[in-house]
Amino acid sequence: MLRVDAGGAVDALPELDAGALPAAVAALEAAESPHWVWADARRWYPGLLGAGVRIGRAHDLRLCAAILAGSAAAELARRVHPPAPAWVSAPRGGAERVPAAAALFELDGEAPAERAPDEPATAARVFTEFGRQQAIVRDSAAPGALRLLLAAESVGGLIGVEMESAGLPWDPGLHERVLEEALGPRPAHGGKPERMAELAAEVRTALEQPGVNLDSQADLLRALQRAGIAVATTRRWELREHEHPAIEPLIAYKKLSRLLTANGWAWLAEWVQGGRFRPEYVPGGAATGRWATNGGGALQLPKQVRRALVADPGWRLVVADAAQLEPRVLSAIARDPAMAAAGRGRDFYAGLVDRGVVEHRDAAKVAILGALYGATSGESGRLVPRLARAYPRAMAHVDTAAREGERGGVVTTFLGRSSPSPSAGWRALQSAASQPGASAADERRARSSARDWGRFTRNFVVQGSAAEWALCWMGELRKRLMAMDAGAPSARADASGPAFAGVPHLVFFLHDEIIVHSPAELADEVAGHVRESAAEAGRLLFGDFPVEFPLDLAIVESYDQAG
DNA sequence: CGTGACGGCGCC
DNA sequence: AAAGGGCGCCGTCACG
Repeated sequence: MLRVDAGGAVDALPELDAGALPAAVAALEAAESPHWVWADARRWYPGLLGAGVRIGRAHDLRLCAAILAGSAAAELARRVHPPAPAWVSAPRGGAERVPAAAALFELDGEAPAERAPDEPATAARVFTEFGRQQAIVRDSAAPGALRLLLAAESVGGLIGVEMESAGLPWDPGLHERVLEEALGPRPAHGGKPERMAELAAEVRTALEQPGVNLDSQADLLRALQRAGIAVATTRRWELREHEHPAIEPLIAYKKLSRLLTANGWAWLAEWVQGGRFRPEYVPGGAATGRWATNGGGALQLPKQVRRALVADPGWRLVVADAAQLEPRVLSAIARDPAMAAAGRGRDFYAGLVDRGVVEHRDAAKVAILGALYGATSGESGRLVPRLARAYPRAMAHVDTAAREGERGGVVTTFLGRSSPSPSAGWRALQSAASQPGASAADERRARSSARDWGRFTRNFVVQGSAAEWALCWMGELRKRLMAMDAGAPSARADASGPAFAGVPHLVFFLHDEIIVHSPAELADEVAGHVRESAAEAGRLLFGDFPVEFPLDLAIVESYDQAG
């Protein structure tokens, strides 16, 4: 770990054994709130939190290297400031040389096997890489935006570790009640839950095929077709189109099967301990900058089981989501004042109806989603042209991104995260189709894959910029919540660990939604900070452009009471 | 036995 | 003619 003091001087924390580190960090944090620099929050921060030590700011070299390696705004600066050899993996099979962030961090104490004898020590290499990243930002085409992006990404790295450490308060008894109400009593080892077995029997009887295995897609599809149900897949939406006594119990069976396999008793046993659900968050895990998770399916918690997400006694959940975040972000990044005005002081979709762009709120939603995702058919495709007439700048913005993708180019978010280049296979398909004598089938395939990639880049600029807004929102909120720490009351939530006992803290983040676990008497104050942070994030990104980011916010004891 | 592709479906 | 973005995880199935 390095620390940067108020004057910008960088030095290394002396080598300390793991036991002495937290106290040393805590003392420096209290004395001077340094800007820490580390290779990877995941490597250092869990141990600090376990010892009750939180830090304010840390530059995360791993997350920032990934952004800078791809950002179009840093393309020239990257050539001027190439990675030090130790950051670059050996060429493999003629592949291009790529920054090997992971390799550096393995050297950070764990896997010295591949380290050359003359390589500098870890602290010096962290120092070198930090300097390189600063130089790239300074010499980039957008230093201000990139600086903000790297700061936001880094704070995301802190928050991800903090949320895993604190855990999401989860009541296993309530979860079991949900399971028993839906599935029946917990089956003995290996057995099917009662309700599922009953439904399966109904389906087999209705199909007159006693041997069919409903869990086998191939078997089930054949059985449906033999029974005269003309389906090409076993997807729910397609099944729903057909009239047959087997359909209703089959859909019910699939619903229960999903609950059992994804969030059933096995999930509970594996993921909930001591009243906390602790998934591993992966900030920046998606190409667009959205987060991912490893294990537990934390970003796909079905509404059905959200009853089990409950605050500790004496605590509350402050649940907030940004209403219609993506169209608002689009209006801002495209600087479309008319579109921004539709969302000011009101529900964005209602704004579209008021302005006569579409007739109903539902139509507004479908039209907007169509514009963001590149729909061209169906109701959505029919409505998009109306949107284009009302908000030409916004539509031009996403259309330009789509065209860039269709020709194999890269697009970039508001703060400077760039999309990946299409694969070699994609490019080969395009160039094959452009050769004289290419078959009609090749041309069709190439056009189709070009449009696929265009839809990706169209969505990328909006989804990625929205992810940046959300990071800024959370970062600002975290800062405010940490400042509340000083006056923390006596109410504790010890299951959250020593770093979070008694103080409000983030416990969940889902793209445009956050949950803060807070002592009940502080919940109103927390809610104020959540709202002010959203406004602050808007100003930080878009200055005085008149776009608003209203929240749906609720202070509840149980997640299912929100929204 | 493990691995990877696929269908399907949960969330935004 | 068809034309919806991003994920993770489950079970099944083919394969080595």
